Amino acid sequence: MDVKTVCLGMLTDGKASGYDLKKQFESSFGHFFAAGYGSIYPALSALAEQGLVDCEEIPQEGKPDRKVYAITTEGRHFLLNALQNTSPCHKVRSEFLAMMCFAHLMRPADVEAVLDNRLADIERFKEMFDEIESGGMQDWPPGMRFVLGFGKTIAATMERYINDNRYLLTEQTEEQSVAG
Amino acid sequence: MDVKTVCLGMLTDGKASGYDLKKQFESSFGHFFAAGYGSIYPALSALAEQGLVDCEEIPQEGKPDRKVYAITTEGRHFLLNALQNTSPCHKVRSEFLAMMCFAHLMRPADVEAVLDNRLADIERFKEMFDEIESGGMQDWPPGMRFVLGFGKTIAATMERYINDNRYLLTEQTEEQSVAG
DNA sequence: CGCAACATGTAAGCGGTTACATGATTAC
DNA sequence: GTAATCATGTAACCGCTTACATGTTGCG
Repeated sequence: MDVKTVCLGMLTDGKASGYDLKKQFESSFGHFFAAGYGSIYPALSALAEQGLVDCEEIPQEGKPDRKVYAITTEGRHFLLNALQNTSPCHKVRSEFLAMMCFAHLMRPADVEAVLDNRLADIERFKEMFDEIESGGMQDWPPGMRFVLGFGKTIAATMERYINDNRYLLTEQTEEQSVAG
Repeated sequence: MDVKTVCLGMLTDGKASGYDLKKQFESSFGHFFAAGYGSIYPALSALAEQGLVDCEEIPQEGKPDRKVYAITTEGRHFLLNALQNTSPCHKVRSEFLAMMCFAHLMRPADVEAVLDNRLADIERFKEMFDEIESGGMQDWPPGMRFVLGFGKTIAATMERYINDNRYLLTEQTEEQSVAG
C-alpha cells in the first residue's frame, strides 16, 4: 500500500486530478497517510504508464492543462488484488514520544512547551474531523466512517492521556540539575 | 530526532553496544520508533566520527570484537541541544487504515482477516508492555513511564474501537457485489 | 498591492529497509 | 541436529520529502 495504490483507491470514487487528490490527502487521509505533490504527480504518471488509469487532458487558459484521471478495468483488478493483503501495517514514528523518554534531561519549560504543542496539534486534528463530519457523511462508504471514528477516538484518548499524566514529566527531579 | 539522536539518548543510561541498543529498540522503543541494524550500526559509526561517543573495542573469541559506546561531553551537549526542539512530530503511516477506507471493495472474509490480524498485533504489543512492567520500572526515568503508559492506553483504545465498530465494515452492502 | 487558490511538474537528496556476508556458542 | 543468541557490518535500493520552476485569476 504505497501512494500509488491509495491514489488508485481514491479514483474508485470518481475522476480526479492530482490537485484534487492532494486535497483529499490533506483532509481525510492526512492524519494516517500523508502525501505531497512530489509523491502524487509521479504516482499518477506511473499509474497511467501502467495502464491502470486513463488521463484526460483538459486545456485551460493561464493554468497548466488540467489532467483528470479515471481508473481503468485493469486498475480495478490491480487494486482488488492489492486489497487482498490481509496483513497491512500500521506504523508510528514519533519524535514526540522519543523525546519524552528523555524528559529528565530537558528543561521543564521545554517539556511543557512540547506537551502544549502536541495538544495543539491534536486540537487541529479534532477540528479537521468535525469539519469533515459537518460536510455530511451519509454518502460515505462505511470504511471511511470507521476510519474517521478511529482517528477521533485516538485523538481524544491521546489528549486525555497527556492531560492526565503530564504531571509525571513536569514534577522536578534531582536529575534535572545534573543535566548541564 | 533521527536514529542517531535516539541512540545518543539511550547511551545517557550507560555504555552499550549496537547489539544492546537493538534490543532496546525492539522492546521499549519499537512501538513508536523502529530501527534495525542497518540504521543503528552506521548511526554509531557516525556518532563516533563526530566525537559524540567514545568507542571501546573488547576483543572476543569466535565473535566480532564487541564495541561498547559511551556518550562524551560533546555528545551530551549535542543531545541537550536536540532536545530543545519544542515541536517534535508524531507521524502515523497506516496501510491498515488506508485499506479499511476501501473495505467496501474487499471480500468480507478479507476484511475480517485484516481486523483479526490487527487485533493480534495489538495483543502482541500489550504482552510486550506487560513484560516490560514485570521487569520492574522503579528505576526508570519518569518519561519512560509516561511513554509506556501512552502505548498501553492507545493500544487498549484501538482494541476497543475495533471490536466495537467492526460491524460497520462487515455488514454486507450492495456495493460489494459490484466490486469485480 | 499582496496573498491564496488553482495547476503541474522535476531533481536532488535523505533516511531507513532489506538482503547479504560471517561464524562461534549454547540450549533444546 | 537445529535453532536461537551473540556480534558486526556493507551495499543496493526504495520511497518519500524538499526545494525549485512557472504563471493566472480573484479576493480583500
